[in-house]
Amino acid sequence: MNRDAQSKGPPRPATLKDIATALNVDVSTVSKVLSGGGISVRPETRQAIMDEAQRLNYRPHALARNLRTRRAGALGIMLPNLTNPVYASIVRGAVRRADQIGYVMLVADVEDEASSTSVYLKLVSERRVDGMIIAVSAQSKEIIAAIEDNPIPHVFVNRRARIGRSVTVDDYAAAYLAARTLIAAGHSRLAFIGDSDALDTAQRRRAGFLKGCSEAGLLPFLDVVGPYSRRGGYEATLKVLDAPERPTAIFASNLLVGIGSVAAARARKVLVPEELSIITLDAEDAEYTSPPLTAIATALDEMGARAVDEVDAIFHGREPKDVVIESPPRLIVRASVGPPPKRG
Amino acid sequence: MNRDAQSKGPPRPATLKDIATALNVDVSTVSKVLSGGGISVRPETRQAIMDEAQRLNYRPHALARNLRTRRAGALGIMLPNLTNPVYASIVRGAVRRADQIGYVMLVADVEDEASSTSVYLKLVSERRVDGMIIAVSAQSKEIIAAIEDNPIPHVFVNRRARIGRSVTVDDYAAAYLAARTLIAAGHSRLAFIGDSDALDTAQRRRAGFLKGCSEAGLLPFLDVVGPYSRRGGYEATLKVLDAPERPTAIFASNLLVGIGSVAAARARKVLVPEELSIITLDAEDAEYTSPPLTAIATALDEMGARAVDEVDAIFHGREPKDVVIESPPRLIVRASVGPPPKRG
DNA sequence: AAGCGTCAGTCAATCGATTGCGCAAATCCT
DNA sequence: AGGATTTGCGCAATCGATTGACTGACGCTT
Repeated sequence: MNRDAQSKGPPRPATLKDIATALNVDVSTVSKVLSGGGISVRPETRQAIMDEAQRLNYRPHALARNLRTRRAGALGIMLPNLTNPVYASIVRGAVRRADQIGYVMLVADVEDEASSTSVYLKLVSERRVDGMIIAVSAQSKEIIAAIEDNPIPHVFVNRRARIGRSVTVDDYAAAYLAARTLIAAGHSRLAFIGDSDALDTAQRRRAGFLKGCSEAGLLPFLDVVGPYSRRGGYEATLKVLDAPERPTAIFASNLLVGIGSVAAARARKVLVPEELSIITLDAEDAEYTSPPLTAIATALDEMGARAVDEVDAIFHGREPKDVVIESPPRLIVRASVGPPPKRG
Repeated sequence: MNRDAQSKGPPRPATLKDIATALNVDVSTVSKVLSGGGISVRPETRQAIMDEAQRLNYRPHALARNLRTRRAGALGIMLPNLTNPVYASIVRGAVRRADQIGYVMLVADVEDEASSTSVYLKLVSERRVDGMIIAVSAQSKEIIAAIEDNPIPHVFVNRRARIGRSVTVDDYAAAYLAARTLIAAGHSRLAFIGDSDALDTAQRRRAGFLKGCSEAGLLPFLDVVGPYSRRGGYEATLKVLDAPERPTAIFASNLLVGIGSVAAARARKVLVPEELSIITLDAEDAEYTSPPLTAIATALDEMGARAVDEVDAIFHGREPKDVVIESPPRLIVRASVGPPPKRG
């Protein structure tokens, strides 16, 4: 329908030149008209160009344009595991915002730190992207060196790093709210399930929770480290349940940990919330656990979206800054928090 | 460290020309040496070029190369929702395989059919990708037209479509196995929770389950349609529980549905598996429900990976074909299936 | 010594667009 | 009317690489 009738070969996509020769004008004229660049042309020439472009179904060749303009029109995002719902949400937010503001998004799910480095180099030093969003930890010397050697607009998301800026949610406030919620329900023997302090999110959550506790004069509590995974939460919860003076409430400081936590309670036939209250972070998945988890929701998708905005801003020369997502953590009351059991 | 000492400007990435002028050879020579192309050069010239490339930390500019070679070195994948673990697994498999065989992956999470079309057009007609993996349904005339108008190597994944080839797992066999499992446990009043027949996966699962039932002479059973979501599974399960002659076992023909299903049973205080058995599809998440779900695992990540292989094969001129992942569905026994309750 | 083949590279076109500069014709100003 | 300015558009370089055709020097053959 939109092909030249005479062309025999496979329908080659139209180029500026096709339009130009068809109309006996210069390709530069066509280019200037089509990309809205400041040029004065007679209305009829302009119209003819627009019409022909339409007729040939012209689309600019992104690579050619990008080569010339030194703008890839693409961003990259690196993360450790797409099947982790936390990352899935972040990526989703990022991908959608990228689309909205005219970028395409290159996603790399990287196994380990070594492949992080090679992926970073591949995307950046081959100049496929205008900026990077990094959701893997930047601990290794290698990756830091790679970033410093190949500078490009970049932010860390859900992580703070010694190098470069970051976009995070207010983990401290979220954890603080979790503590307040448990305390308000009457609990005083609390357990915190976190991750290693190598994860800065874990640090901030721990600090926020501690703050909430200490404000209520509840300094001593159980602090268990299970990695942020379902299994980690499961096993950490077993430890909590086996503790002398068993805590009556748990803050599972990550969604997966929360899911592991309920599973462990159930496996031990500990009733939630009758015998044990559990509060966790994040949401959606948490609505369909048994029982549904009371949680502190943070705006993960917004975090992804803001990361894109920040990288774009840096690309356009604005000063990099650390951003903490404004929308405050909010409590979503479901069924996993109740008053502590009578005797203790 | 790897920069020219004399250059004052910002460290501009090295180009072929930099190497060529430094060594007083032609850029074409450098290109041929570096990309291994057939050319004869003296060993010392070759070595000098390699050394200089190393010293300047030369990396080919992907866009320039791609422009010339008419190969984008990128694939695209379109899907409806990254936070759905089924898609997350598929995408993860695809992204990793793409990386292995030298592509980068452009991910688009598309809200609706209209944006599917625009995303497809953006990626394909601007020639950013060599091939597309499509995990959204191709029902709408619009998207079909877009695909036919802008042909490019593509496969549908986890979906069959009237247009183009597909990569799927053996949903029929998986569902059949689910039926056999429930029947082997002693159940005879079975419920199937599926989705609309507009989803071809739902069709095949329904057919496979039916086959398993009818082989055991169990024709009549309950067939409920909840969309493939946690909520869909939850509500469909409530309907099943309210049915006269309540079924003793449910096949939740999608992971999210399974998760919704256990949640609904718990909400109604129906014990799983004592009063109701549940079997579902897919895995990982299912391990930490309460109780853990017995499931039929299908190789979602492998499906994503194979989709990449297929697109790559088509791109290299091999004949497109439909592929069904070979690794057979396997039963993962956990805790949600038991014998039917005594009276009924 | 003329002819031929090989070696080691070079030349130049090309991929598809963008963009600063230049220039003839048209229009404006006084 | 004649110079100044504006209008409308073309020229050519450029982004960074790839690739087929070509060439000058050298060695070998007969």
